[in-house]
Order: sequence, then structure tokens, then C-alpha cells
Amino acid sequence: MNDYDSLRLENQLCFPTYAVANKILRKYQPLLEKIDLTYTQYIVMMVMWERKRVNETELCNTLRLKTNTLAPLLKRLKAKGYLTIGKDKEDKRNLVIALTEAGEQLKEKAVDVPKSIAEEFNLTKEEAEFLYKILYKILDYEKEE
Amino acid sequence: MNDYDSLRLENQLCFPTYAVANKILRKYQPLLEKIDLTYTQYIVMMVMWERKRVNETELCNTLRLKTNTLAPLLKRLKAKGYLTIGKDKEDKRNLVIALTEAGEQLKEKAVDVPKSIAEEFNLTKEEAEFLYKILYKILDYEKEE
DNA sequence: ACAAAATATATCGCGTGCGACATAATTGAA
DNA sequence: TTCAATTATGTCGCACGCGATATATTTTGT
Repeated sequence: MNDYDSLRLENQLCFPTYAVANKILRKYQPLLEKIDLTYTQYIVMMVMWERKRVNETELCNTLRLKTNTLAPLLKRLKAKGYLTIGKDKEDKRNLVIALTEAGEQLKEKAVDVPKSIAEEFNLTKEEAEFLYKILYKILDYEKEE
Repeated sequence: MNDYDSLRLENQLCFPTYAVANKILRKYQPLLEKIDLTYTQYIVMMVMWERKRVNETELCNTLRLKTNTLAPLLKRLKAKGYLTIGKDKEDKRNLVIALTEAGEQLKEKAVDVPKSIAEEFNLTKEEAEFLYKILYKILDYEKEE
């Protein structure tokens, strides 16, 4: 293996990860279109359905996204009526995002959305579990760095 | 497991895949900045370093991207002097992308870029190999659908 | 008490990534 | 042969995703 071999797509892990992520997003897109959400909006709503009320920092940490990605996105979800955005009374620097009634109701329509990636791409139970474990190992590694 | 459980982030494979892809891109970004390429431009150049000369359809298939993503990107790489864009004499519908001398030289500077994702995120050899296998299984599954 | 440091969020600019649609070149069927 | 289907690419609009930078609020050190 010479110096240039690591410059080949086929010798890298990052390219297939990137390409798989794109492929999965494309799979989701037509399903999410039916409830008028993008994928990123959808994962924000998933957090909201679980927690009802979070501040933006929490949301950024959970989704591993930056505020400059989430801020405009939250505004769009607010415009759609699914959540409210307000300031924390205790600490006015904090934004508090809260689920609305309409947001709660959207959950009913979203039940049909989750695709089993394992089934969709014909993975065995073992492959799916292993993949899950490795992905979270990567996500959790040196989170603080 | 009720109907709503699959709506939880932690029960999905797609979210960690998406988040890992983002995390990897963030890792690459500072390294690529030194040679003034984005990640997508970088993987295009990787294909060019291997093949020297490809048409756009080939490039789209290899990178699993659409022409509307690649077209403007190729223009930027052309503007940087790393490749030329011309029409195929045989079939004028085809675009032929070719590596320039400057593009070839960029390869020298890019040798330092590839990061071992395995090392970077502390994966064992087995984990890295397994991850690689599963990712390509997903990528290759029903490519034609 | 008060200015400096820390924390949380917002704004700007740029480059993707893609669906929808348009255009150009080639192929193919009657 | 001729025009409708096919194929390859281009353009438009929108929503990310993030680095850099700015602003507002709170905390901290003296």
C-alpha cells in the first residue's frame, strides 16, 4: 500500500458513510413529504414528541447540530404551528421550545413514517445491531473534544 | 413496543448514520481547508486522481450524487484549474471531465488529508471492517430500483 | 458594584443535495 | 425519414449545515 492508496474512495470509511446517509435521506423524503416535513424537521419533532419542552442547547446536543442550523429550522416549524419559541424566565439567554397541540397531533400522522432501515436494505438482525453499536461508539467518542 | 416507540430517535438506525456522517465531515473540514476543497469537491478529485478522465454520468454513479449537485461543483473545480469540462465528440450529450496538470499536482498536497476514521474514533480493526461491509451492502442494495 | 469572561442564541455567507422542470442530442419505430 | 421517446445535462428554488462573527444575558473576580 503506497502513500496514494489511502486517497482511493474504496479504501475509506468516510465515503460510504456519507453516501449511505444521503441514500437514507432520499428514502425518507417521499414519506416525509406527505406530512410536509424535511428529515431534519422530522428528527426535531421526534425529540419534541418525547420531551414536549426543551431548550435549544439541549436540542443541539441531542441532534448533534449547531444553532445556526436549528435556529431557522425552528422558525419554520413555529410557522407551521407545531411548536412555540420563547425565552426562559429564569435565564433570558435560554430559548425554550415547546410542543403545541398541532405538533402533538402531527405525531399520529407520523406513525407511518419510520422505515426500518434494516428491512429496507435487507440487513440481518445481527448486522443492524452491530451497525447501531458502532455508530453510537463513533458518536459518543470524544464528544467533548 | 407500542406504535410510537419506533418514533424515538434511539430506536432508529437512520439518525446515528446521519449524525455520524455529519461528524465525519466536521472532522475533515479543517484538513481540507488547507487545500481549499470542500468534502464533496475532495471526493470528486479522488475519482479524478484515479481515472483522469470520466463523463458526468459515471461520476454521478460513483459518488451516488445527482447531476444538479455535481454540475455547479464541477464548475468550481474548473474555475480552480483542477479539471476541464468538455463535450464528448462521439455523443455530444455526454460531458467529459478531465484532470489537469494542476489537478494532478494537488494530489501531492492531498496525501496528508485522509484520516483513518477507525483510528480517529477508536474502532477496532474488526469493527472497521464490519462497518465497511455493512455500509457497502446498504449502498449496493437495489441500486437499480 | 462593575467590568471582564463566559454562555446562549442570532445573523451572514457559502456550498451542498435534491425535486421539479427545461433543453439539447440521439435513438428508434412506423 | 421523421417525429416521438429516450438519454444526458442544465437551471431554479428551497432547506440544510457550518464557520465566522455579532449580540444579549449572566456569572465571576476583585
